[in-house]
Amino acid sequence: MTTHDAQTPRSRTRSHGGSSRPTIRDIARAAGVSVATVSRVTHDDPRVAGETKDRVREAIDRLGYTPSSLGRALSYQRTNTLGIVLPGLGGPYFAALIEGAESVAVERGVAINVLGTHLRPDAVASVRQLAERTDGLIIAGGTVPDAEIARLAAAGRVVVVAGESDDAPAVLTDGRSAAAELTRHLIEVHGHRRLSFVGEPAGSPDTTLRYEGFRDALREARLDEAGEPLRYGLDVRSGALAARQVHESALPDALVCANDELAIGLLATLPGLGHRIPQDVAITGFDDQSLAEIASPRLTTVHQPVAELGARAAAGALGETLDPRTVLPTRLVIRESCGCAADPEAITD
Amino acid sequence: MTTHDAQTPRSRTRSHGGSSRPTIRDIARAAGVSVATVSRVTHDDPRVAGETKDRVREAIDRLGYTPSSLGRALSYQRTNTLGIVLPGLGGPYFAALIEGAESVAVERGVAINVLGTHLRPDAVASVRQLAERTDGLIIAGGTVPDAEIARLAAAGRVVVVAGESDDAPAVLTDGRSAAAELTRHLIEVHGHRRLSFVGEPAGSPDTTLRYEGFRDALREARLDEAGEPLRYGLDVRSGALAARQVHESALPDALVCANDELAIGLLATLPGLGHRIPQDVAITGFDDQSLAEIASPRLTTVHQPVAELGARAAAGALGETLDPRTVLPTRLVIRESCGCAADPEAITD
DNA sequence: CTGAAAGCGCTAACAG
DNA sequence: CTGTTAGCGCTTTCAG
Repeated sequence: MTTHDAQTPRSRTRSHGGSSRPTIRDIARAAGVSVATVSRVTHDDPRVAGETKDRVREAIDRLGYTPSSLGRALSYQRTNTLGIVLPGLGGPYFAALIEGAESVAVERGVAINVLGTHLRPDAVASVRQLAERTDGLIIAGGTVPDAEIARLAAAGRVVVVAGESDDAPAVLTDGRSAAAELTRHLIEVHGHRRLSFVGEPAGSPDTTLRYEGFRDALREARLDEAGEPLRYGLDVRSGALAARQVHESALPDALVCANDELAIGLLATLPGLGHRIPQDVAITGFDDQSLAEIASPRLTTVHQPVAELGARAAAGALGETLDPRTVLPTRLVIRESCGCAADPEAITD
Repeated sequence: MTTHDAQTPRSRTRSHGGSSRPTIRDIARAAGVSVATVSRVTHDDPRVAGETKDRVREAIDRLGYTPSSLGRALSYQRTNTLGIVLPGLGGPYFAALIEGAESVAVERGVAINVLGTHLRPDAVASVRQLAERTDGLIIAGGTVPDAEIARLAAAGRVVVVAGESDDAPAVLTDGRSAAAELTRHLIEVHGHRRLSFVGEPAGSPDTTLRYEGFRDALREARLDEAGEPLRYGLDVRSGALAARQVHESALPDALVCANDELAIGLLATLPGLGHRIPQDVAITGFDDQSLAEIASPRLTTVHQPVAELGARAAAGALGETLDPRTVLPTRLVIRESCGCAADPEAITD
């Protein structure tokens, strides 16, 4: 009954009655203590006495109070939240990345906040917003202009994942070497000579690297690309589209796809168009998602530790010091879509 | 120069020097105006004069100031953020749901905040946290206990998507009828008698409904289920597992799968085990993701307006009034995995 | 062991 | 047209 009816300049009707959540002040009043005491109780501060503590606890339970994380954030200058910026949420790749980050976030008690830019032009604004609401930021390569990354990195903790940056530590894989190794397999083991790349390098650093690796291998073997890359998106549907294009022009010996989903699209569509895989054309993927193993023929691809990428990045974004460039190992996974014989152990019949 | 050096009780070293972001006060000082004026400028308040405005603008640009959304949120009592609670982020279904919600969020200028509960036991705490940081909440059916939904709904705007609730408006499809219709097709058109359901009803309201619809149709036709449901998860990999189980026991006439991914897993694995689809066994999916059309044979399934579900839910969570129960229409999509002949128009050769 | 009060960044009513 | 100031919900120093 200290501060009561005498309406204050901007008397906010709310102190009593609204269905709004109770504040620390409501609890203090109900328990007959000061807000400081309530705050202490919510923090298990040992300095608050048994009887008082019980009274406060009771009031908290009765009114259903939970401290506002907004208020806390403002006071702490820390939000206990990790932000992740991705091009989109579709597909298993990003899901895995998020899960990796989540695993470390959970054990540190921080919430996660994902933003899909979808190549929207106003994405930068959203990213800035996100940056403010988080203690750290994971940014997927290609989603945010370099200048903006520099700006964000200057203001807070940011780490780039699956990409490079001069301004922030990056965690990535060596997609270029991996793609080269994969392509070499196609050339050296299977003797393919006419190879095409499927994927759109522009805008995706990952795809660019893979395309470069592909070309590295061709160059080593003194081979020419069988035409321009087939510029398609990274999803299954695009793969199906690519299949039609391939079908309508000359079929190369092998198609090196920018990721598994694209490869699956080809894999599923080409047979219906009369082309056998791998006899008529070999196909490879990249990432080693679960689809790769399910497909038939099973997909030869490159395994990437995607969840691990996410986890490392999260740790970094949350304060662990990171090398400017952490590169995680990939592994070539040979299955049958390249023309290799089925691993006898795979036929578990 | 009003409030100056006289160190305040708790002189926070920061006002000058830290690499921290500038605050509204820094701008005010730099431009020689009051914070109110700065605030007005950031709001394009017409009341601020040309010359002053320019000075403030200049300071803002020079120091790289952006208003803290945390501070704003606290003052506005509104965060301009929409929360979405899902079981997980994997799979095209949730990606589509999010995109639907995103589309309406974007046009209203609100940020989106996704939380994957992953069936974690402490998920409730995360959800509460999220609730505080958002103006509205979209909750996927089965992710949060009913009691908690009631609690959240009492405190703020929440809408349940792909599920039901007594305490919050729901937007959903009639999965039960759709599943029944699909199953009837299998029975009446193809004459199948021994049908099994693939999916785990427990924990997923969606799956439960589909299973019930499946049984409704069997009952109408006076048929018995060909054994218990095959309890598997909703992803492709689980489908592959289910395929082995089916293979090792007796093959039914048809397998009605809880979603497309599961069906694709079966579809891709069964042929390798020596079973032709649809000759030896018919398979159907649910959702009509892009994979359904790519698969071979193409998947007979039920189309759901997933993005639309997300969009409606978002509108509701953002303040639009919603019926207690909005049910969106589904559509049976007949392709070849059920045994129907290929639509001639599909062979675009 | 507890309370008063300043301050986190911002907005808006009110006064000038 | 501009400044002062209380207040949003919370934490924490400093007194008592």
